[in-house]
Amino acid sequence: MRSENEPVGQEGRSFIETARRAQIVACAIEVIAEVGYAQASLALIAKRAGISKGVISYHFKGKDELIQQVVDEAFTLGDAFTRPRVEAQTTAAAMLGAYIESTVEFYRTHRAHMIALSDIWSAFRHTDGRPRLDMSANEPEVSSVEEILRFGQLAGEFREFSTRVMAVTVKQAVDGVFIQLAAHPDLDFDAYARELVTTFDIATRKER
Amino acid sequence: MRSENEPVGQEGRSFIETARRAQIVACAIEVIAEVGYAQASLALIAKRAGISKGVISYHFKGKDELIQQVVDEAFTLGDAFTRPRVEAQTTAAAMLGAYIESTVEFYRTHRAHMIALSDIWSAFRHTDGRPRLDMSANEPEVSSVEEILRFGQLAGEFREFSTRVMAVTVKQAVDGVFIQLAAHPDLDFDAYARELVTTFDIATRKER
DNA sequence: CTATTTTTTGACCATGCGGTCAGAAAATGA
DNA sequence: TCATTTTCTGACCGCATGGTCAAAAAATAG
Repeated sequence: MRSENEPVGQEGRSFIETARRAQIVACAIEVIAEVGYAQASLALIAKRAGISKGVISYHFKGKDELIQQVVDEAFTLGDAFTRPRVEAQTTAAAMLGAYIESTVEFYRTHRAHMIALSDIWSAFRHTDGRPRLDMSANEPEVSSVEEILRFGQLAGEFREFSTRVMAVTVKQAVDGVFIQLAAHPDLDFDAYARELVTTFDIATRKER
Repeated sequence: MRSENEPVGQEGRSFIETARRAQIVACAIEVIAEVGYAQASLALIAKRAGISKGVISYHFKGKDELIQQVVDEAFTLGDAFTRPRVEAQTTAAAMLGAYIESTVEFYRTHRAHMIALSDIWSAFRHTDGRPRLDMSANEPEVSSVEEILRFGQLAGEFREFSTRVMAVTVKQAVDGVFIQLAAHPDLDFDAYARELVTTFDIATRKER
């Protein structure tokens, strides 16, 4: 039996183990996105994968580890997508714009991941009821936005404002795409992103 | 047995029934806010109220009706608080500011309600897994913001932008208070609200 | 081919859930 | 006071869940 988070000892994971874990995580994302975390039982995920329920327990310590993998994958993919696009910019305004546009773009191309993530966010709890994912899980992303904002103020590009409040607001604005997405599946992501970029450009810049 | 949503026939609800329903709803809000919707069993809610579990089934058709009552109360209270404050304003800018400030103020004074509501929002599902509260439940509030924005554009106060995107962004910005709230329980709501008011004033106004 | 290890199966378990119900207790009314 | 209705209790039910396990099957190695 494997099922450790880190492959122990010399050997890594077997080929089968790696493939199964990836398959199970992928199926978990699909199922959670479709029926919600609360309804996404191990039995249902196993059925989707065409395997027996016990296989999940064999490859993962428990449901918790599986869900954590789903979360990790979403964050890792998202960061890998947006970070280089932001870092390619030179001005703070361009960085902020790139952050907004690339994040929205990521949401568009990874709907299932993000729907699953947002559902897990509020439903994934410790046994005593405390949330497993709270504000601190969001912190890195908010902080990276805040960094851009501070840089902009220092460089004289941006006016004075609370970088904290503005960072949270930007993050929330980008997340707001979902609200529209649920109601209008054919939402024009590009147009939406452009509106946001313009709005926050105006809201942050110094010029009068 | 009562347990209809509307009191049927001539008679309304008895004194006891009214009091019990209110008590149970209040306890449900507390428990959900503390341990989350998923952990908030009827048994736990009953225990909090100091009554037997069967009493809840006696006064409510089922858990669904109870949760719906919680949701209704939160919306009703919120609307009753913000609406008059917005309608007291004359300019669109003032209305938008009043909306932001009064909503944040409501959140501050009704933390348990709002925490419970946001948790229910994502966990409250039909038996087949479809969300019971989707974007459409938020629509009235977003629409009322959109109305303010359209009025501002018509009156020449506001620049051109998608009223839809801006309305959703404002709503999300206000909701963002929670993210801070979880990490900083001693958050300065007033300062936060003032930052938002300034930001969206700049983001929407026409003057150059 | 045979022996050993890895992987999978499907039945099984304990737990906690929402909901039900017969009967006790309390309130009400004549 | 006594009869009737309302309200409440606590045991109980069926069900779905996450998790376990002995044994079968498949892969791997000698």
